[in-house]
Amino acid sequence: MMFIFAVKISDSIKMDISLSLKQGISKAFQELFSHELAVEEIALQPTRKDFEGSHTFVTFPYGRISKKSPEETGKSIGEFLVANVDAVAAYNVVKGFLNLELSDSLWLQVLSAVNANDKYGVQPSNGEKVMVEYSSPNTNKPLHLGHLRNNFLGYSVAQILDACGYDVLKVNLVNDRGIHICKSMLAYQKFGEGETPESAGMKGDHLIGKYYVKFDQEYKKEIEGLVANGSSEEDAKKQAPLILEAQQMLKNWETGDEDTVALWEKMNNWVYEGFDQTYNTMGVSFDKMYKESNTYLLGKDLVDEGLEKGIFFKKDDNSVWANLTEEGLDEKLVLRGDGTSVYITQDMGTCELKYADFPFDKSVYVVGNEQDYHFDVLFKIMKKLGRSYGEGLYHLSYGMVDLPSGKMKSREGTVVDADDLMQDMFDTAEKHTQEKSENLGFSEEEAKELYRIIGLGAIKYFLLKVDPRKRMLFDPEESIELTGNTGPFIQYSHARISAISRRAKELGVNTAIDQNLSLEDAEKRLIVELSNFPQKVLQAGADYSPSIVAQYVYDLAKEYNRFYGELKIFDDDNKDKWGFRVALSENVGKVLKTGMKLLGIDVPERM
RNA sequence: GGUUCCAUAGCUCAACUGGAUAGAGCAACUGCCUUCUAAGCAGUAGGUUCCAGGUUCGAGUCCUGGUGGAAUCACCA
Repeated sequence: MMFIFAVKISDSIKMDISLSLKQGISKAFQELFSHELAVEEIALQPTRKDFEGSHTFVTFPYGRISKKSPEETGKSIGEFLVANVDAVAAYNVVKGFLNLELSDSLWLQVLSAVNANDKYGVQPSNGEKVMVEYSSPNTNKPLHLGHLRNNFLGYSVAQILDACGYDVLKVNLVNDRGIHICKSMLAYQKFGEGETPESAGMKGDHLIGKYYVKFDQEYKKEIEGLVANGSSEEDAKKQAPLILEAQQMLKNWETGDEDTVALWEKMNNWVYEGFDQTYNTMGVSFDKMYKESNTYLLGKDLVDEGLEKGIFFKKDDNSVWANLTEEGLDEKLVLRGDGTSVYITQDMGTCELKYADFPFDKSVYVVGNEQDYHFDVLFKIMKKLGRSYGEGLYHLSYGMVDLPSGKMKSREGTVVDADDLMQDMFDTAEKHTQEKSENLGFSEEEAKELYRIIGLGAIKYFLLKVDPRKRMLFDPEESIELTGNTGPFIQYSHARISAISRRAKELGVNTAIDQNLSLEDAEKRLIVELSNFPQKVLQAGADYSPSIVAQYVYDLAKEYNRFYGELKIFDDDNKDKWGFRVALSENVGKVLKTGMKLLGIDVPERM
């Protein structure tokens, strides 16, 4: 009795193949061992590179069922699959590992399927909405290295979720009010002498940052003075005239004092102009902006609702608290005794506002891990309030970026400024490109654009290749590298493929994929790698982790370069393979381009 | 002190969620440009996966206890 399983190749190639194999294995258990093993229970893993094959089935756990050693179990299943599944060409067994080698014609079908799909790796709409909040800067200082990680992550996650089939809305919640803004405003008022970004020749955000620093310096002087006159340090911090003035300014702002609001608007607009420029350079964008000056009063109705529902309780001083002891947390203040809101009050309100604006299935907050506790509390409260969307709230908590010298401290001037850093990367890319590729025949403008693409690719890839959850080290020397596991390496691979494409056109190569070829190892491995792409994207989406895409794209580029070095594409002794190899190259190029786009990185046609 | 997270080659990071001999890059060393872009390729060397137990066919991965580091525990945001 024979069971022939034909593998049907659709867009989710990898799934199709492994499903067929699993069905075959299930059948094998039935026929050989009279045992029902459900397809869902069967796990396949990729074969390690040092062994023959592409799919591996581990037989250790099944000795009891087969009544045979792991090796014997593997052999009999392998035998069965070769006989009954047409895609399985051969097998080998090493200890308890059954490695399956699929036929060349199957891999050629796979390549054809990839080739036929312009949007390979991109899923059709799944009908779900997801909001991604990222960036969320304060308007009192320019963006720095930490913001770069945040922005690149947020943007990339949004791209990845979009490719996973979600309807994505990117939002930025700007912290444009509060005591820190007043500090910059006050210092400007006192020491600014009417300076403007134009007169100072500075970007607006940098100018405001200058006054934020100025405030801190003057404030420190006052504290020292007070301490010298006998105050305790603690008292001095509270009583220094500057801080009192800043606090008064905040009150004036809240009561809508005209002059204060006018100054606030003027300075914030300078900052926004500066930010726009930086975002533009970074290549990130938003679909919607929220400003805390509009949302900071929200959330009080939710406090009332919580009181009614008995989720919150009042203390003697009239302050309102959430009791989260049942959830393993503490009590948390949600409204001050004087009725004013705290951070979490407005976040509750903003959460509700976001849902009203865009009824999401998921809402992602890209915020550093120093706020883990805050979001834990926020999400638990929203769930307690019975919000249907509560389960979809997710804090993408990323680790801090350290410098070799340690932690970045804005007050100690050890921050790496975002604008400066990106400019450095462009300069390095320029220098390096001029040394490397003499004559690409670029106009000055094109050359500049190339430096931008390469420099930005380097810094983005550097920050995205690491698992977002992990704290990472930013070594300026290393980040500026353009060889090895870097963005430019992948961009270079793409440019190489473009060169192949151009050459193929010159030669008039027919790129139809001949289904009867026999494949070299390097060719097969490349196709196997290509077949993994859609699943990697889905996994990156499920884990909110661009690093999975970064790692994949690097592996693919590396595999391609091995192929490129090992085999000649326009090989005169092998003319029947020209079309296939060009098609293979172009599909690798296509996937590299798509993958890099998911990271927010462009790829050049030449470099 | 409580809670949470982290510890893998000299350095920076992986390891498909419990599978084979733990992999890449950088740094070091050896080869490869008259051949499709050498920002590349091939190779050498580098490991007690922080320590001690446990769970099982099998542990870098899971559980317990240590050690070291980070974050947080505000009527700041």
